[in-house]
Amino acid sequence: MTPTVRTVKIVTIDPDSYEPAYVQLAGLIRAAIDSGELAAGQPVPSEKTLIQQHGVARETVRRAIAILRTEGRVQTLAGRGSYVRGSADEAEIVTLEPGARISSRMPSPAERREFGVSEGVPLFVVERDGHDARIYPADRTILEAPN
Amino acid sequence: MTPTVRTVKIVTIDPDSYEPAYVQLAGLIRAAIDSGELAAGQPVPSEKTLIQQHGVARETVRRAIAILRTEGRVQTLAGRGSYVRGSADEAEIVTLEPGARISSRMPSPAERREFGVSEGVPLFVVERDGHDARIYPADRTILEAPN
DNA sequence: GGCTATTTGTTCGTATGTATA
DNA sequence: TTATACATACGAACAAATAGC
Repeated sequence: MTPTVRTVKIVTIDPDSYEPAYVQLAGLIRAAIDSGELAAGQPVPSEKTLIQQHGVARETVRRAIAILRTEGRVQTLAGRGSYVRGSADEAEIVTLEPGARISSRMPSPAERREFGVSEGVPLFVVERDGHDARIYPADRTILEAPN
Repeated sequence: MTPTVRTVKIVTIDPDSYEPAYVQLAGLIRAAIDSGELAAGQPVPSEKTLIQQHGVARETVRRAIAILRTEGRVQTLAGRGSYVRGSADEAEIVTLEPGARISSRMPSPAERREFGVSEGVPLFVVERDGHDARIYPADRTILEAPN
C-alpha cells in the first residue's frame, strides 16, 4: 500500500504572514462559504466565537466580516449576527431596449435605502437617448439583451 | 429691499445626532465631492487634518473614508492619501450579443487583482447559452444593447 | 410588559509597522 | 534621514438591537 499524500489547507491565522490577519480570516470564512460548509442563510459564527477560535482582537474579526459584507457575501443584522447571502429567490428579468447603455456602480447610502439593497450590492444604470436613466438593484435584476 | 433667506448647510459633526459621526463625516466629504469643491484627482484632507478639523478620533475618520472607498468614490494610497476618483478616461463599449444575460456583483480580492480594479468597483458578468461567462470591470466598461 | 443575556454598533485610546515624499 | 501619512492590531467602554424567558 502506497502512502497517500493529501494537501490539507491550513485553517489558522499566521500572524507572521505578509497578509493581514483580517484578510486571512475573511479568506477562511469565504472558503467555508464556497465549500458549502456555511450555506446560504446560515449564520457566520459570532464575533465572540471568532475572537476565541482564532485568538485575535475584535477589530480584526469585524474587519474580516466587513470585507465579506462589501463583497455582498454576508449580511449583518444588528443584535443578531451575520448571515450568508444567497442568490435572490426571485430576480426580475429586464429586457433591454435596443441601443440602451448599461453601467454599474455602487449606491450611496441614500440609494441603498431607496432601493432597499444591503452593502455590497451594485446598481445597474440603464440609459437611452432621450430618456431618464433607470436604476435597478443588481441583486434582484438580470438584464437581457433583446433577440 | 426684502431680506434674503438662504439655506446654509451645517458643516459640522453633531455628536448628539442619531447618525454616527463617521457617517456624518462621510456625508460631508461626499457633499464636497458632489459640489465640485473636491474635484476628481484631488486629495481628500489627510486623516490628521480631518481629526483636528472635526474633533474626532482617528478611527472615526478612517471609517468615513472607508465608506467612500467602498462606494468607489475615493481611492486610498498608503503613505500618500485618499484621492477623489473620477470617471475613467476611457471606457470600452461592449456591444451585447442577442439574448445575453447581464448580472453585476462585487469582486473577490483575487478578482480585484485579476482585473485591476480598486475597491468599490463592481464587475459585469455577461452570460450566453453555450458560452463561458465573460467578466468586465464596471469602471472601464459600458455595455450596449444591440440595435 | 419587563428582565437578562447575547450580539453587533460606535468611539475612544495606544502602539507598531509600512509606504511615500 | 526625517517627517508625514496610511495600515494593522491590540484593548476598553458604553450604546443599541435582538431574542428568550
